[in-house]
Amino acid sequence: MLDLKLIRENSALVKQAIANKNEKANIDNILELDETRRVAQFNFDQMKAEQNKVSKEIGMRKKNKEDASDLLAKMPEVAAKIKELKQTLSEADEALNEAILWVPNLPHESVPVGKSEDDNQVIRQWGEKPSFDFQPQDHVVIAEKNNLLDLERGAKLSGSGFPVYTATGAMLERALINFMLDLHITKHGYQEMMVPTIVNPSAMKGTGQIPKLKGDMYHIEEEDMYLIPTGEVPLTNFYAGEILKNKDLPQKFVGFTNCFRREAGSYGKYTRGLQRLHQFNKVEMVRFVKPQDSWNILEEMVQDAEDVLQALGLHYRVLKLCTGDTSFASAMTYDLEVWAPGADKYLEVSSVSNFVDFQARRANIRFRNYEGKVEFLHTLNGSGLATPRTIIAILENYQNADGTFNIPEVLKKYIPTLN
RNA sequence: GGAGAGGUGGCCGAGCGGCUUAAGGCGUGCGCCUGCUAAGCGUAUGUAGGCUAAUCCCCUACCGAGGGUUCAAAUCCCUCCUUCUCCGCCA
Repeated sequence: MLDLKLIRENSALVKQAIANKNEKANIDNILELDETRRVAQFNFDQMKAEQNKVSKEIGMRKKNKEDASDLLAKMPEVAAKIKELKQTLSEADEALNEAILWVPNLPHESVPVGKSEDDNQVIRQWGEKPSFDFQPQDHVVIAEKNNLLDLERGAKLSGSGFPVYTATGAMLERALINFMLDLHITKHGYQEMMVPTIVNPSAMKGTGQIPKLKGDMYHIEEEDMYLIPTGEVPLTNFYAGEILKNKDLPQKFVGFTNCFRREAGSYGKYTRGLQRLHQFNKVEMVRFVKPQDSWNILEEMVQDAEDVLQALGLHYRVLKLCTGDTSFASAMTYDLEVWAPGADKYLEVSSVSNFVDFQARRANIRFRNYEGKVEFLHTLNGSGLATPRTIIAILENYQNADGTFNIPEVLKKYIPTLN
């Protein structure tokens, strides 16, 4: 969330930023709620100070065996008044806290203003589109010919969007996950984490999925818990509510998790094969850094994700998202899009974001700086990578005329039947 | 799921209705002293909100979370979360 002081003192700027992000948070309402809350706080503090003073006096008199009945007589009224003020205060608090959760992060000033994905900027490309002397097939066809997927039986078990990876398909998926984890651990220095896939509402609030994206997630009613839409949630909330030591920063986590998304309302979008799933696998990178470092780290993380695609030999491009396409909690986001010759388009396989102190404020993650003062830290995350579309790209880029495909060199040692 | 014992400041740990503005210790910062080091002495040392020129003072909240009793709650009562031990169930 945003600093209330910032909203108070720069409301025009905040309003403009919200408009640029295609969001609709009501800043005037928040300013009113803030004012109401501060008045309530003031009234409560005053009355409470009075009560503390008199209560102390009563204690003194009783200790000295003096009569305190005159004070005692008027105190129930004060206590009742305090109860009332406390109620008013907590209502004001609640209203403000609820409202501010709907305010998105401010986009960084360098983020291009734009309405939709059409306004995103291509920053750079790597490699080039492969050429084929035959008509390249789409990944579903290749998967079928090589017994890699069983989408129908997945649908039988769960529904559409829940693929079964079969035989070499399963091994390829596992190989890819292990390869990516190993790369980030050994080459980029991340610490591996294995985290829960089901989290509580407070974690979801911490990273910004709640309240805005509540409907996009699977909810377990019995326990009031959520299936994570991304490893970002448990990894970032790992330090929720804590004050880290200066020497504990920076920290870099990488973790493999299943991800679950309801994808409600995405009917009509391109969903063939592995393109858009309810359950998929992802290796996620999360960083906790000092505020002054986060913009450099963002660039570094994009490179970490790019390394995966480069090692796999897949042509891709890097996009800087415009304000309208930058997610609720992010200040700046780069997307990596890999080329899929069968589908004849670029597919998003990674999203790398700097949240600055937005998530840290929500999740209350702070650190003691070198002066010993407590400060919110900055969080970043990036996919490194999501597997389904990476698999699509591998199959389609490495396909042969006879319908078979080659395994990228770096994955071979992870496939048991090849060793 | 059942029974019992806990959850206090950076850490250990006392307190179990008002003398706690949370004892004491450890750690840490600063100062003094000591011709090094160690020890010693003094002093400071939480987070958040308000007030303010101010990281001074002052006021308020916070002793796992939320309610309640009381003039007054770390302390009493209730609910929940969580840790440990034992039992049950179980991959």
